[in-house]
Amino acid sequence: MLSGTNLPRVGGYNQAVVLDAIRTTGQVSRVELAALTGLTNQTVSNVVRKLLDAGLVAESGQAPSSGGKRRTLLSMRADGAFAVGVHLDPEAAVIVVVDLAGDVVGSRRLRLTDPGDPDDVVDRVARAAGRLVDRSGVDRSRLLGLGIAAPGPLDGTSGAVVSPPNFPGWGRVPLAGMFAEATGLPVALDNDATAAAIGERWIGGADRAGSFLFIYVGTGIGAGIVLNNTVLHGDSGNAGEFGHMAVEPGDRVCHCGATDCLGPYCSPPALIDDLLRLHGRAAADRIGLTGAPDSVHHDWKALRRATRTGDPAACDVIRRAARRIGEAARGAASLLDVSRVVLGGEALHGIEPIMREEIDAAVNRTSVARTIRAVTVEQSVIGDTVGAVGAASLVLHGNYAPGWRMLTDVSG
Amino acid sequence: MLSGTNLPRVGGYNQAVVLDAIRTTGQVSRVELAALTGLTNQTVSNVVRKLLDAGLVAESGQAPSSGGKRRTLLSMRADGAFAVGVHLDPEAAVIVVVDLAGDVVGSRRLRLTDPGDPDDVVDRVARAAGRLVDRSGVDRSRLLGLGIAAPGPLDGTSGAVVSPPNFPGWGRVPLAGMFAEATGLPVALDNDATAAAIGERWIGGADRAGSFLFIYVGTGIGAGIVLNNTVLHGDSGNAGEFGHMAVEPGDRVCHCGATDCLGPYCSPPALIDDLLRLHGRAAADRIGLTGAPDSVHHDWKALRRATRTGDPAACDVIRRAARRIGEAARGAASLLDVSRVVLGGEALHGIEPIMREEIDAAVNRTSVARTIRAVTVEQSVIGDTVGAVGAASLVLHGNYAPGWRMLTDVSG
DNA sequence: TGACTTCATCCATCAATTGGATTTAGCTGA
DNA sequence: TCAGCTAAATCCAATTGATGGATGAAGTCA
Repeated sequence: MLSGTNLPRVGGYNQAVVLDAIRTTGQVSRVELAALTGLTNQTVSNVVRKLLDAGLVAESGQAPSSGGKRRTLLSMRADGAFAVGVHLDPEAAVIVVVDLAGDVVGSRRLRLTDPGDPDDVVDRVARAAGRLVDRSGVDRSRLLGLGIAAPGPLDGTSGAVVSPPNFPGWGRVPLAGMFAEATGLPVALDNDATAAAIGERWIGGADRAGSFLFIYVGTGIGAGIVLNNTVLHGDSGNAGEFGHMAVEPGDRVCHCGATDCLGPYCSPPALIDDLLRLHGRAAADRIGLTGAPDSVHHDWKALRRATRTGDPAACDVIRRAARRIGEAARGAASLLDVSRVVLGGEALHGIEPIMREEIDAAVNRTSVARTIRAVTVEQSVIGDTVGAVGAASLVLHGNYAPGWRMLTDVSG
Repeated sequence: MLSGTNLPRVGGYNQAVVLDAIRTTGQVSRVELAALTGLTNQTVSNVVRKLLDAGLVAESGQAPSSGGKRRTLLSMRADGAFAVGVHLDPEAAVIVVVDLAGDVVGSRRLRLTDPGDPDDVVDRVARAAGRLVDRSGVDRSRLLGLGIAAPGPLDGTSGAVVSPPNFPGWGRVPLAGMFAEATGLPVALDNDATAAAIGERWIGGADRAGSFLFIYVGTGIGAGIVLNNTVLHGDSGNAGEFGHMAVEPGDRVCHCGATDCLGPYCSPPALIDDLLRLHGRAAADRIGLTGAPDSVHHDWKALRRATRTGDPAACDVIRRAARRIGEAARGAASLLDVSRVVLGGEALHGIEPIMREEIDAAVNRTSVARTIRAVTVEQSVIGDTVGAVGAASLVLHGNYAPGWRMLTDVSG
């Protein structure tokens, strides 16, 4: 059931609205804020004073006069708040410290030699995060919390991941609680694609306002959905699962038994296998693939490198996968009616042009796209660390993003 | 940019929250409302008084005492407000008058002998709607407006439909404005599937609270998306387009050039054609299909009737289509992470069991569905007139549904 | 009949926005 | 150079809406 609201929440909401407007525009005056938010000048003045007192924004200059008193420009104070972000991946954990402006003020990569034991992983990551915070010299009282981006399904209600792919031996692991205990910080948990989408929304300014579909290419493929500046979590916290979108069936079988799920056709092992089957050993040798089961990570990198340099066999394999992703993206974009698709993830390296081309062609084919509004396909404004930065943004977003949530449920 | 809010809107919002709670529960006391909405008893008391004064709710009995004073039960006053709903279809327009409780207090069906001229259609429908309102004896001062459910793409910003399918000669028709002028009422316009979903949300009570995906089977196939009690409109007002979801490709070509769009594989003409191709003339004769291009409506009815009586050829054709719809639904449900799928639309008659079976199997196959939460597949609680009732609900929803919209943008 | 419960409301208070008046600061032209 | 103008930002009183505690209303139970 929907909750009612009260005045303190309204105040918090309007503060968040103003903060959001300052963030997305970069620099604005109070009058402009009033126009943007629909609030009166007086209210904006009050709200801004609170934000100044809280150290979240600063007066950062003056605009040239337009006939009267010059406007004093306001901008985000980068050191107003910080958050730690952790992107957990089977191969390594990427840890970042991000300031309110979205800039990374500290980062490190922690190789997970033995990812089989959740307790050990949490312990090591938590300690590394603590050291990173110290080293970055951030004011601990301004550290809002820690965000985690984890692959695969999670149980949103309890803050647990459930059998994440490529984490052998991990069953149901209450990651959020474990990190909260290990660090003493408030913790937010989301899947990597959703976290990346929030990061994009948080950092991307006006270019990422409104609604978009984020397609995340990492260990697997996933999507993050932002609608009307609000992220979609879904009933169980698993919104954006992209791997079960239907595509042209082939001979790859999903865990779920279907032969038409997107996931199995664009996983790294599948693409390496494709290359061997379609283009033979010679092409694989030329590219530098071993084809051994334990060198998937290496081979996947080599395949992408070869794609970047234009190797025809590599490009062919990537393009086949990109086409299937395009089919899925077409369905998703037309279902959600978004006019923007954003691509990101660390595994996008080398394959962006082909991905972008195929997805662009697919999503712009529908009648709505052609007659009512086109769909733009862009790359992440954050880049490689979008997972970790997104994880940190979970915390910032949770604290300062205006939304429904602020009005109805403070706990969320 | 997001708008701020102010106190009157907060008041309206809390009123809507309380009204929504009364509506979804059917009958509740003030204390229960306080618990449900998180508001204080005092506030609920105040809000309820306003709703009583406005004639939107009524005291409708008393609950047995639980040790103290008996609670006075509140329920929606059905005659508190009314809305007209029009479902525009190439074959006929269905017009209904709906009260605040969602009951149909008047309805009629208007055959569109010559749907080629938008002006004529609007004129005839508007006059018929006026007569229906008079005949239903509703207090005109309590008539909130007129909702239109139209097929196909629309331009949400201007309230126009754009080349709706099967309306020959209709280009870009500003339906909303035309109906507003013809009736003098506030007008809401949405596509049929979205309208049906809102109707379901409005009328379905607790069973349709939260989030769900509505699959609408009418002239074409479409979806309506309700997330956190709020309908998704999308950037251009076309959210829920289901016809371009990717499915197993065959030899049917979509307008967009693809052979893997769902739409062409489950349109009535395609299914009739399927039956002829796969099961031959004999089966068609048995079922009563003519196969002539101008008797699609008749043939489609016959095919569904035959399916209901268990004709194997008919069932086979329907099942093939249902499987493809299931593929698309699986992707949509896992992308949105909804735990409920609702089926409706006037063309569902006769084919519900097969549709439900196939869709249920498909959406419950994914890992999230199996390990975290199952997906229930249900039929519309409204039934055949879900399009028209949904159209009327657009108006009721727009006036009384609590949401984001009430807090940020009064115009929307 | 009296003690206890629960429902519902009254009253003073608090928090937040609003509208109008006022102050601050810069521009412009005689 | 100074008065007149314009625009930005703030001050102040009023209004609206939720809150917490106290009070009244209606029933139950021993």
